[in-house]
Amino acid sequence: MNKEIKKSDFVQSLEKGLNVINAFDMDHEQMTLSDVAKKVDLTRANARRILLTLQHLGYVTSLDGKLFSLTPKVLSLGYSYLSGLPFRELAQPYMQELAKEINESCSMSVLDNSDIVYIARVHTKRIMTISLGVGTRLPAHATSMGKVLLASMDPMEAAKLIGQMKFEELTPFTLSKNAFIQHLDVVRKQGWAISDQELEIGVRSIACPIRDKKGKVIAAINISGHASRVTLEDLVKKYLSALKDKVEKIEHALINL
Amino acid sequence: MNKEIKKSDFVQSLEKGLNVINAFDMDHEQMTLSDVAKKVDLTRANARRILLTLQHLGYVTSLDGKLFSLTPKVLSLGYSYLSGLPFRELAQPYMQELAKEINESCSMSVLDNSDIVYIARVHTKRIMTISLGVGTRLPAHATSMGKVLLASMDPMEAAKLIGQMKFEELTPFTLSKNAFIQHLDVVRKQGWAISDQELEIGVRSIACPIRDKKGKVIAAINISGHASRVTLEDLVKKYLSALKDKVEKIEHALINL
DNA sequence: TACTTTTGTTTGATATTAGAACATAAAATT
DNA sequence: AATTTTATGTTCTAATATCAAACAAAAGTA
Repeated sequence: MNKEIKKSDFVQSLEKGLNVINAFDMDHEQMTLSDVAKKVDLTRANARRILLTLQHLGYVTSLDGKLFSLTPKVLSLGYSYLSGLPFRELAQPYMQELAKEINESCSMSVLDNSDIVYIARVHTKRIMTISLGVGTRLPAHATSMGKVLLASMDPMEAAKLIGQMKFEELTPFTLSKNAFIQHLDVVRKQGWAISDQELEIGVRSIACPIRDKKGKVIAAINISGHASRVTLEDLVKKYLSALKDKVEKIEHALINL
Repeated sequence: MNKEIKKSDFVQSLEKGLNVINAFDMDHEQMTLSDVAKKVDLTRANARRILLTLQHLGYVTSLDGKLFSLTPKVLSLGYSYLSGLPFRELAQPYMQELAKEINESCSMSVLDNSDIVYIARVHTKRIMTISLGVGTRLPAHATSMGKVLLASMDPMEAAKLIGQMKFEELTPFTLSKNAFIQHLDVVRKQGWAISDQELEIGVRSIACPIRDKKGKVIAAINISGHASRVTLEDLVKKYLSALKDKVEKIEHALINL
């Protein structure tokens, strides 16, 4: 099914370079040339040339010539994309209000193949172990936002995408592919979706789509909280109306844009 | 002054590919192959190969095969960097409190050469002058955060960096290089800095550094507002203490990390 | 210290990629 | 509809990039 690409139309050095950038993460903030070579599966010679190139371009820095790390300049890459989403900035204040009112986290995401990708996030809790920040990817099939985003797609396209998805069973509550497909009809009708510990035990969330002035769904927004504080009933009886209210305000603000 | 790099240690296809990603921005959300070639100064053949490569890797998409645009996957690149800054997520709730309390914007940034780069931002106003989002770069010499960040550097290194900087006169209030250098001593002593319409007429801000447990400055945080609402006196008499209070809390939270 | 292992650098043969020129297709203009 | 203009796709040789392997330099270890 994957579109074939002619070998001569593929720039492998670019792929390798991007892989090197992605190789840096929380647990690999600093790496030597050899670390990178191992992690990205390159020869050391190749890893070296790529790192020197990235360093020369200012995406990577090295204090001592041994340990390399990314510079803030890599943000310019990711944020080339975000700057194309003006509604994101616009929605942020409303998301803050919402998070504050209900004292739970509020997030916005878009779909990228079988994952949702966070494009904005507001959390109120200080405890917050580690970061589901902007750019984080989660499997669409187990999240409330994934459900509303898939439900809003052209049914044919959605079916195709779902066909390729893996439906990993992340918790005992994660839906099977068949259950998911059936459930999607409900989501389409009601206009919102819930994930009840389908992604992770202890996490519940409810999501709505956000539409542009033409009615096209451009993102999803959700409220999520810990099951110990948030019952299923809370989600539907208390949070849904708050969420809908903010969505309405965001969509209204979107008209004058 | 620029470090020389041997030609054989530079991967030009990687540079070109990164330039292509950066070519997409708010005013160029969608581009044809030829648009890209023109903007990045590539041959069409080359632009084509790079776009097909990026598409194959999922960083770029094209609905019709003509117009290309970035996908959320490019966020993974920037996210590689942000995930290496755990203090960022940790500080966000405090920044939200601060922005809420004083009803003005609050931002966090780090230095990248002669620019500051936003790594977190909270704004309360809905009116939105539009997006100084994460990843935005501003010239360090005209910003309060740039001042505290430069003031916290090793003086030799700072001097070297300042020597290379251009000190563009963005408003009549922008400091000259000499005035800036002198002013930096004051900033070093007092531990905070102001920018009074030095970046843009009508914008005032005050900034403090944030230090890790070893006392090393890892970022700057500021409050900024419009001159019509925020006087210079407000900044020092009202906002400085609020800012310091949050910085203290953030630094305290940083200890248990 | 000397020995071993790991890491970084260089080199020359092979494979990939770029650019120029040309071919085709689509859009715009008449 | 025909013509012109512009954009896109293809091909082929020159220029680049890769690999493997040898070499050099550090960093560990005994």
